[in-house]
Amino acid sequence: MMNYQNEPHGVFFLIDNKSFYASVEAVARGWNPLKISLVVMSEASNTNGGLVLATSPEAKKRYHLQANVSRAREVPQDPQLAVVPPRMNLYIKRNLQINDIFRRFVANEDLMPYSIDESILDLTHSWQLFGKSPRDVAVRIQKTVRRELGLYTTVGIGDNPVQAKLALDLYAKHDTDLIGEIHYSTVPEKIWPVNHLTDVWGIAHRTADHLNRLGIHNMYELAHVDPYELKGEMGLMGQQLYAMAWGIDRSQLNKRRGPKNASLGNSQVLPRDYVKQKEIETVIKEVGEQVASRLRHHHKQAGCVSLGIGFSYAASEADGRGGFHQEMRIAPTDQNGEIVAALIRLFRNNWDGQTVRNVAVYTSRLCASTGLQLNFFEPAQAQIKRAKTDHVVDAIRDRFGFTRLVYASSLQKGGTAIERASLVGGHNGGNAYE
DNA sequence: TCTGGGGTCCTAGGACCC
DNA sequence: TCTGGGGTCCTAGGACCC
Repeated sequence: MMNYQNEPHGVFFLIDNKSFYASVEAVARGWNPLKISLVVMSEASNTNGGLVLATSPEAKKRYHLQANVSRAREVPQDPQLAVVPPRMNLYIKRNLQINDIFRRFVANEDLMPYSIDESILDLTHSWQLFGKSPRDVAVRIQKTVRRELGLYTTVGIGDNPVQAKLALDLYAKHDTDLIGEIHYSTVPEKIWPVNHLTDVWGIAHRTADHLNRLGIHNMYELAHVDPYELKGEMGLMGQQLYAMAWGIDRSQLNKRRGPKNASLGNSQVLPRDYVKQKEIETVIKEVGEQVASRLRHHHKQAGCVSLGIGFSYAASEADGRGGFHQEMRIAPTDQNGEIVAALIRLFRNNWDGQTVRNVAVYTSRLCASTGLQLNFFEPAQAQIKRAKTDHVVDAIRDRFGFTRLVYASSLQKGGTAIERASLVGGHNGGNAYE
């Protein structure tokens, strides 16, 4: 038996929103998010007829639409099924409101937004203020969000973050109260019976295959391998997987601030195959300029630029690879010209005439640029306040990648910027103020 | 799954330095 | 110039998440 005595014991919640985009759209129309059949479908020109971004629980049940990301062609034509366009800006606004509610229950430093619809709350020091048990507090948070925003939230509770995450994914989503709990004392009954390794956070197809090859097919078997052998076979990943099978998580959330290697970039699937060098370079330039302007907006400079080029299917087959991805160190900069020059160099050094369908530009090794520049024409307080507000939105958008703040424009043939200017994360931004 | 988009983290080999 | 060893930096590539 594992001795958990020296493991960190706390009260952690992982809270997410049930079918977030679909629920926000349902509420905006005055419908109950759990009862209405609704899908949110992006119809950006490169989605090949439409991409389903979110499906309400009822629609999943009635039309057997399981995967969240599916294609328009899989969506039945039925007047009972509402099909609505996305409004990314509205979802960002709701996310901020939900986190504001969470801050009534935890100090700011004990709240960690994890994605557009998930947050981690460390209630170790505050839960007793709000209920007789952590579960009580979870119910109270759920009721508050439901009452004020109309949205249903799902809560995973654990003694540490990974237990909370597994409780959310494995149990809360299927529980009538939308609450799941895992504790050190319940690891054998809650984690080990998991038979599909890919149900577990952090294990996808490749890792599951790898584990299968080692004779590990479920969480019980993972928990009972020799951890040293697993480490030898899979390195750090093996250690982490073994720890997870025992519900162990030594990450100190409040002690780590920000990611180790921040990066920022944009990518897009082109609406058609691009053949001409000039046209491809026009897109690279546009995307590069978007990324550069985002850097400036965030007061960051990049010390590394990377270019990813995906070939068309035909070109991939002929070439034997799907494309290429190259990066390059540069002197830290946020200037269009320097970033685009590096990208074009990467492109010309690696491109050999292949037809292109996908362009990705990323920057990394980000470092702080200048501080806030105050102008002379406005009261300083107002400027600082605005900068702070921007910063909050930035932090959210940065973290979740829903930024498309500066709208490059181009009349060059092949350009996609104009068409994409109003998109957020490649999808319709809509209006935040419904 | 004939192309969504934005991220983070880990590994491994080569170059280079002392 | 037929195996030194330890360390850092750089880049490519893989894997996974929401």
